[in-house]
Amino acid sequence: MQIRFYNSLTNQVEDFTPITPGKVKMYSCGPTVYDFAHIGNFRSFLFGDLLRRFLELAGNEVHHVMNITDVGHMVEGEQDKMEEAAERVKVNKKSGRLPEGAIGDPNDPYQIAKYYTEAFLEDAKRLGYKIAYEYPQCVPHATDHVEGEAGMIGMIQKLLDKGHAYIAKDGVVYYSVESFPDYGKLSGNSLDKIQEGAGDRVSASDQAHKKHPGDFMLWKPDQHHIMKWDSPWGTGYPGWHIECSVMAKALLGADKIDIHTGGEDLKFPHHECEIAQTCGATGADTFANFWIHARFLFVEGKKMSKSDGNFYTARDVFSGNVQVKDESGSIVKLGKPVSPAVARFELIKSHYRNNMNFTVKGLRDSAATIQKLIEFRADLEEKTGGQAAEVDLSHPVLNQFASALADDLNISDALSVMHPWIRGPHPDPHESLAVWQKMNSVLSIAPVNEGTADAIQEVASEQEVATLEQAEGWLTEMLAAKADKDYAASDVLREKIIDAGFEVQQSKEGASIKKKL
RNA sequence: GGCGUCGUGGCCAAGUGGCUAAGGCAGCGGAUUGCAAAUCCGCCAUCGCGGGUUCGACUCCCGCCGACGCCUCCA
Repeated sequence: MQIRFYNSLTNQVEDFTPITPGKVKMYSCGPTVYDFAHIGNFRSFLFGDLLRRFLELAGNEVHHVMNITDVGHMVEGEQDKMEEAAERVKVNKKSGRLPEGAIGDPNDPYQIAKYYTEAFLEDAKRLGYKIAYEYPQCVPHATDHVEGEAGMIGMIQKLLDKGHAYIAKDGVVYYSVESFPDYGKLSGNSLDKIQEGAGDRVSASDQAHKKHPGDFMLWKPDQHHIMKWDSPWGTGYPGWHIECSVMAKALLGADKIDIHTGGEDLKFPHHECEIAQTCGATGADTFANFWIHARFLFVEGKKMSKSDGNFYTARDVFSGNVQVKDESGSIVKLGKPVSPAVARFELIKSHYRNNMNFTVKGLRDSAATIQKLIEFRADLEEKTGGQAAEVDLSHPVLNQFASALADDLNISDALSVMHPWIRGPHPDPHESLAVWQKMNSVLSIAPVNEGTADAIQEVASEQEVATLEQAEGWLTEMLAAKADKDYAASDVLREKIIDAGFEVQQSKEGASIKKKL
């Protein structure tokens, strides 16, 4: 099975072959931990997860690394992100939006970062993001990689030694883009085409001391910054791009890696700068062979933004705090909790190179699909006692499924193999269970995280258990009423069960209730 | 202005130079049901617009229209 991916470096679909056969080294740009991660972040992260899980299904050993950005890099207005976060945290604590005692001292950036890192990992685990289970060994913190020869300071020194960086009059260490002929190769922005300040985000004072407007900061001496480290260029903090170059090299143990992923917005400048830094420092001709970018997520057809009221964190979705305008234009809240499996499926079910549209309707569709899959799986489990046969990719259905994914991660095509197969027939449930487990090792939706050592269990709360018991009681009463042909009473009871969030399923084999997702 | 991605049924979304244009959701018809739900069976598109290449294009080329992203905080 030839694997092919769209490579942003060449803007075409190319055959993928790992540098070392059977072993894939991949790096994903991870979250900043000054706030809860939103579903757009997770769309990008879960794309990386899908990629990784597919490569594993295809027989590769995947070494996946993703960073946690916890350095409070500068933002406009001379305020750093940790300072900004500190103020937000204080407000949220006051208003009760953050749990009591969540962050003891909001003025301590390490406490803020720790809190949001834990929140991120928790969300990521619930969404079946495999790498979250590999914390901390594959999920490094930027703040742990500032110092030392193998750290950011070491790489900056190397760049200075090799003439790729210079110290400007204001003491800031800049990367000289003119020293790196390939700068612009990834984004297609050649130096003469980069319109200075076209994005309107560059302040004149920052530009004053650069040799070229495209030069970017590697180290900024600044005593006032909250997070600061001593360096040969003064106490201060590192530039944004350097952390990924350093951590990829340090944790993956190679100058050249197979795959680097991130959101499409990171292509320029972030990834362009990473390439310049890594290749400049190591002398290697490439950093990653494949650069793969996920497109943005939209919510109800629009770019997610706080002011449009369509900005959701993962936890907003889990709790059902998601709203939509109905036909008359009034706002309707979804209001009911969304299972992590449903959220995951919603976020992975469309191709990574398309803008995916996150909608309440989509969420409902996904819930129906997950419900079906859970029942399908439960049925196989029951028939087999959980004993799966041995299957590999030569199995025709699995082969089609994997081949679809091998074609630039064509998830839609893979799902179009899955759906009719689920519908049956399944003469050998042991074999079907095995096939499903393989499929689910990639999809990770029923259940979430099948195949990982410590798959997270969605534990039902006491209240949920109580509700279930009550509903089961109603079901018994309902069946009794039906037996007495008291249909009015039976219908009332059925309504009660449905209102409690269950589905009543009746067939020749009997009646049962299922929690409705 | 520069660099890219994209435009397929009510919605989501694959795909191919020519065989019946996947799959899912919704809808419709039927089976089942006390009535429903779930389930099962069946039905449901000529591919943004205009040219060109070709025996033949939705698929290749050109133009146009439209959507979206990036161009130094952003997944």
